[in-house]
Amino acid sequence: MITREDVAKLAGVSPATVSNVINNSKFVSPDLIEKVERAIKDLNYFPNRAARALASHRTEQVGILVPSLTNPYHGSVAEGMEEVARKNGYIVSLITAEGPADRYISHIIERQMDGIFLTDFGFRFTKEQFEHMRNHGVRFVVGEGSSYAMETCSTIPCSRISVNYTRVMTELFTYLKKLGHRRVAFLSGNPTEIREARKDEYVRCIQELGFEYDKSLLIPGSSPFTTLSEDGYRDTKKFLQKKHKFSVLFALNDLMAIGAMKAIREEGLRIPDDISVVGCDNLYLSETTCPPLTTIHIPKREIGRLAMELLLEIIRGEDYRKVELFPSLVVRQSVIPLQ
Amino acid sequence: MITREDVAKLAGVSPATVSNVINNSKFVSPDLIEKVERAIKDLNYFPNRAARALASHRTEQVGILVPSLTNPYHGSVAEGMEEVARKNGYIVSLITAEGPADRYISHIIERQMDGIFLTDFGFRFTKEQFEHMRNHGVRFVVGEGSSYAMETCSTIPCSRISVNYTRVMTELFTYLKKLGHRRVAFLSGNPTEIREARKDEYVRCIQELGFEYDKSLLIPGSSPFTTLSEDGYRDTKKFLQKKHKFSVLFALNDLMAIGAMKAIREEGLRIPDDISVVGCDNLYLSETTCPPLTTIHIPKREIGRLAMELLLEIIRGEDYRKVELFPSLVVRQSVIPLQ
DNA sequence: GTGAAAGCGCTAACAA
DNA sequence: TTGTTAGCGCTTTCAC
Repeated sequence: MITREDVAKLAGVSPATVSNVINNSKFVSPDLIEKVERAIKDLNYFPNRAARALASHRTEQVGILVPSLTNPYHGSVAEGMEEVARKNGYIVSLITAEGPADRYISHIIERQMDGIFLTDFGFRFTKEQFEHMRNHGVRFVVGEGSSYAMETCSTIPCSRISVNYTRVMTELFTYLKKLGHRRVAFLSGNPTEIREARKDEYVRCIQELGFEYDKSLLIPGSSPFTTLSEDGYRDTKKFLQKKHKFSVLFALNDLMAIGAMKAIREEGLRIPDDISVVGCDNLYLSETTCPPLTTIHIPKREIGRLAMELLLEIIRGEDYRKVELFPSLVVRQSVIPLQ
Repeated sequence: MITREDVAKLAGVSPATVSNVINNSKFVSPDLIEKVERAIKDLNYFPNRAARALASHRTEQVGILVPSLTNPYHGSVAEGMEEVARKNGYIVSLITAEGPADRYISHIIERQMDGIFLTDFGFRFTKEQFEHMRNHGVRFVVGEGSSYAMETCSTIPCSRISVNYTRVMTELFTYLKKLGHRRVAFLSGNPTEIREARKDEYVRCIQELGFEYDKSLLIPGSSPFTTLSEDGYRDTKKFLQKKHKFSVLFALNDLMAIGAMKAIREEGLRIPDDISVVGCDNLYLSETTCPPLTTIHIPKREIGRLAMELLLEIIRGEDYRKVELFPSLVVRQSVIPLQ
């Protein structure tokens, strides 16, 4: 293994100078820089991150905590994060939320991660667990649904990316109302933060904009609690058998909407003639459903990029801050006027 | 920060004994073990991985190299890997293949990753790049399409997970033939290994099983080269305008099949009445398309798990080996007899 | 069985 | 501006 020492020897300088060149942490004269860089290239030298981490207490490694990568939503977020991380010499490690939280918390602490991005996750940690990680130097950025996430632990500093649904949901429901719809069912999936944020807005719109408020139209999730197309299918199937009256199905996300569409068709109903369907996320897949899905666009990759940028900021010691995003409505063909 | 020293002091033993207990690398008397474990708990001690990595030259960190996480195929693979990694104290870091290969190679080397899993990736590295990583202690497991991947660098030791399509493709084409089909188009996507493996089998089946061999039915990919639903849509759209005669469209993967279905419908053709469609991967989404997609099942999560297990084996110094998987045909409703 | 001590390759404070 | 040096927290060899 080639070390800094080897480089120093070849360049005829001290190891410290090599460090200074690599990190440009101090002024080094141009010709020494040149010599050192020459030597680095000639020897094909790569600094050892473990050693650097040990000495500096920064690992330049962050984590992304996701419920599942099977949903392309999180895949896009992860990609965005990785893009910015890579450009800044950071690496992002994957932590999926299976099993008890303490398991991955110890992972995060042992690896001395500089920070983590929690997407749709806050509920799962207690205040003590947050404090624990924080005491070990872990910084937090909390994603969509964060307003709920940190409620119980508002003393934990974190940067937040929140998605404000108020505007877009008002737009959606105004649109539905204009088309004559009054009874909108909500396919709610599992109890996570994102669900809560979207559900609250659904309830608000129903009540404020003159829809019929009927609790039986709020379709609960069922175990195992995930939010994939199979869940949308299963929950909708069960719901349809109860013969509730409704003309629009608003799904927690596109994946569930896709599953719901299958269930609706299987019951002999037509989309959108009998039931209009609306999703949320705007996965590229939602363009290709049949009919193409009317949905709410969430800038997924941007959320990932932004998360990493916020992480870099707070790691550098800058202030925590909150960024609010406003999604937009994407009108396709899965909604038509009430027949 | 709590260190091994603190634990040693509290337990009344030497730091070395603490190490021996943690790694059970040597025999330690039961009562000392007990004392040490007590102290670890009381102090809430977490061993520092960076220090351990520096001293032991093992980071217990592996990478997964993926073209994109937007395809749930790779998401599932990554999840499977992470599952096994977590259980073994390993962590998996994300490396997406954007930009020049040297960029992420230096990442891999600096981080001293113990190994990496390459999915659909071999083409992108030169023999020199492989050697380079190998010299730095990086081990390789190569995924689907590997038979092509390592062709140019057969001297690089690696474990392989290969998917043998011969049996299932014969089954598929026999099925298609029985239904009266003779002209099958192949939506091939971008030139990666997986594409080559699947394409070769397509060509073999066409020629051996009595289909009409017409090169114009081999639909090439177009730039930018990805294999998502939008690519399937775009390439199929273009293809349909040429008015070639065919009755079945076989897509490189389910995502492209979904995009193709949209293009087909937009041209006023019905699925499966006018055109039958077959996918590959068996994403959960393929159940919910309209009509449900006939496809080839690839055990994605298992591939991820297996990859991590192979990685652990070779990191432990065990022999490299090759595992072959045999996918199965999933018959749904997107294929019907030739009308 | 247990412990002492010499690194692992780097950062960062301080000297020169 | 450059170099010296003392750790960072652990593994591992070798005495005891």
